[in-house]
Amino acid sequence: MPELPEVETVRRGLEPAMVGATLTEVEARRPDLRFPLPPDFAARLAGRKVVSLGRRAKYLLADLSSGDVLVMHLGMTGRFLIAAPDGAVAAPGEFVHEAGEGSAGEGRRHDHVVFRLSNGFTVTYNDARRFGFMDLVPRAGLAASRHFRGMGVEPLGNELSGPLIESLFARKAAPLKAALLDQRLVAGLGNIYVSEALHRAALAPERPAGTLTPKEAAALAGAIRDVLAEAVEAGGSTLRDYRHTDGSLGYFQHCFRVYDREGEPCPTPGCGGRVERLVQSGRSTYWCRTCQS
DNA sequence: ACTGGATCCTGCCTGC
DNA sequence: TGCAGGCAGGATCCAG
Repeated sequence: MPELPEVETVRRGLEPAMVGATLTEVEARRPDLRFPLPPDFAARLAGRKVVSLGRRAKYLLADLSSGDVLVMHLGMTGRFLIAAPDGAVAAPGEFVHEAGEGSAGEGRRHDHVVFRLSNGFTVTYNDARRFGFMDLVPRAGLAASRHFRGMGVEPLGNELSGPLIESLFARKAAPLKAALLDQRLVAGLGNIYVSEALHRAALAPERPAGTLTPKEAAALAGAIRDVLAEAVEAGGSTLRDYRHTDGSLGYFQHCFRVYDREGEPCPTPGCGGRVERLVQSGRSTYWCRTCQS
């Protein structure tokens, strides 16, 4: 599942193929993603240059020469496949075997949007569950747009701190798990990294968010920052040249300490507990009751 | 105002 | 072997 680190890895992977290039042709094969593509989507993109490729929380932002920003969200299963001018294919941040699947842009199952670029690259958006979406927003209106209005703090930015967590969570009865998933407070964490951050901070997922002490809030801010930064680094280390498409690591699962590890020993040195699974708001949380409180 | 639950979608896994 | 059913999850909408 693409959360912030995965999106950042995808951004870095797409950068060399897209930034500075002009979109010569855009094909919207399925306009019915999570939200319908805007009218004239392809026409508003064609002929435009990609000036830069940024990220906010789990959103990718392609700044275009037209003044529009192409806003992209990967949802659950969204991924990009890059076909280099020489025909090699790769997915940034997630390496998949392409044998028998055809090359990018030639009608693979669930290929929904195809970008052809002036540098010879083809970038294809593929999304089995269609939870992802794309939108076009004038740059001047980006912050006020429906995607970003009310969005919380960027967890890898400088603002995230113990005192900020304290004030955001003050008087909240909701469990920490729910508060951390709320994109209006901190934007970019998903189900996986919430479990990971709470474990690192030694905080129980059911603790009411408003009960954090200053020390605990500082530990949580540090844990969030650390777990995301480490995952971004792990993702970066998996980015390779487009010609190398073997290796199927998936999304850095090797670095999860508790997520999807029910029944395994708690990885905290000297703890001796076991990882348990708990369902909160219909979502799995993984934690250790021995060292998290 | 806040909170939790249902919803969208499809692939994968489990159990009969 | 095949099929039904459950599960996964981000954002949004809805109900209590």
